[in-house]
Amino acid sequence: MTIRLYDTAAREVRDFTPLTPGEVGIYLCGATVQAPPHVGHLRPVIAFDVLRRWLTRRGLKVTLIRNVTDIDDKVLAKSAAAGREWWAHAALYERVFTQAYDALGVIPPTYEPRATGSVPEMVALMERLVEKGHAYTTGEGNVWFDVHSWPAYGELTRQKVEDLSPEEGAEATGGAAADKRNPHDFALWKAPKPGEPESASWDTPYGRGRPGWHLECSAMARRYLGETFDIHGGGLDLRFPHHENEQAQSHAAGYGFAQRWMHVAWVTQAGVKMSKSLGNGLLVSELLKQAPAPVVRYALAAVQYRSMLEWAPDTLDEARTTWERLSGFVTRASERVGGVPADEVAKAEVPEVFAAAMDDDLNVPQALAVVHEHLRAGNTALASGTDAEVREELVTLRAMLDVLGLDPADPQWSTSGDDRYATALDGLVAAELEARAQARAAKDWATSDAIRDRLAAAGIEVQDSADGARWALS
RNA sequence: GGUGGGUUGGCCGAGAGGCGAGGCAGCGGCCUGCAAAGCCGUACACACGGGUUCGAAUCCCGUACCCACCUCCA
Repeated sequence: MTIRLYDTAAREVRDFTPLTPGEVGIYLCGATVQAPPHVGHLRPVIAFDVLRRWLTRRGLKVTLIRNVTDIDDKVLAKSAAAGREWWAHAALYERVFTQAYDALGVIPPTYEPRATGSVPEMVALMERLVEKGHAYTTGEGNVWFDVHSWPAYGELTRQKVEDLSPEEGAEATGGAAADKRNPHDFALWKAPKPGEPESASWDTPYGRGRPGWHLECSAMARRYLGETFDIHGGGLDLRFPHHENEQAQSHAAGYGFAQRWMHVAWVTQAGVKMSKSLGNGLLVSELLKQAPAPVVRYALAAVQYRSMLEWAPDTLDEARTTWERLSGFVTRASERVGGVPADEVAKAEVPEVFAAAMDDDLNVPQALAVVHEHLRAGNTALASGTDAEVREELVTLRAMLDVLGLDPADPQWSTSGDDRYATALDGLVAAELEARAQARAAKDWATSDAIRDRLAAAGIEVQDSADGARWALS
């Protein structure tokens, strides 16, 4: 049972062997907190959450570091436009992202460092690169990584510096980019631009300024995971230039850095990448109004992470149907055989085919086929099996779903806080169902159906069964 | 121009030389007073053109179309 994972650098699936037996260090590029998240932002986070859960179940101790980029050009620009301090802007959206992650059942990272919390580490790394001749400054306060000083530059994504698009946007780094030696040199440190707040720059041996985007990840990965660590990941679009640059500067500084790169594909609509600039980004806040959180999570988790995930018109409805089947079984089975303690679920064996699918580069779709088999078996057991059979399917199913972060019985999904409402509602509905049961016993179908219609109108669905009726919100 | 990915049934989505993943929707049935839920069964596929092979959706050659990165992007 070897875990096999795709490696972007090698462009193939390879056996995964942790550097330290029994332990895995993962660095995941988190969000630039400048605006609220759309579904696309969630995909890598959920994919890595599943990875983490699977590695954990395989007995590995996972350290997951996911950073927050709380200072960069966009944070400064957007905060200025919004009329608030950049740090207030960053903190605001950091909270929004965190709420979205929490809502979707993402296990919080082991640690979540902010870029601004690692400035000394970044400066130290920068100095090291300057000393080794891989970075330079021209006195204007910008510090550049010298791409030509590092022959391996481009190895992660097989780019050759001379092949990169020639008329690239030197302007992206501002007019001051004139002090670059080569148009593809990238910023380690940026001099403050006119009008930028004093609080957005730090003193360094090269003058005041603020971090370039790539430097923070190299510095924080080293700080929390060490010079060499197991897995580095993020969205596909980060491969180049971000990850390429991270690797170049870390290697050039003499660090082993990531042993493996994993990249998560887009969420698309009509085949086109969802992105803010195209205006086709579906905000998480909107989706959570359309469907319960686990339904959204199911929709995002159900596709293998390296495949584009097409967000079709009925994606959410389909996910909802499946989720209701799953949670419906778990509810009915638990009513019959009693709840299963969480730690029993955590320790339960997962079917071998399921494990094989997960070991094979997290083939969730294939794993879900096994889930569906057991769902059917569970429902059949519920109809005509023994309690022991029902319980076995219940445990197995919950264990598999737990790997995906989709265990319906996880208290995580119980609608927030106050269950006095639920209790009160249950009492009222129970009275209605009792009245309906009496009408049915008297074969008074008109009354019986009227009660059912009344409940339906209130958003309550009645399900009859041999041992009485149950209800659920529709 | 450079680099990478894709094209599977109405829709989503695995697979990867022979035994037709799975889901949703559809259709037929069982159950039900009727529904719902659940169960059983079932039609519909591998962009196109060549080739290799006893056999190709899977390998090779070619063509078309789509997407992405090379500037900020999950």
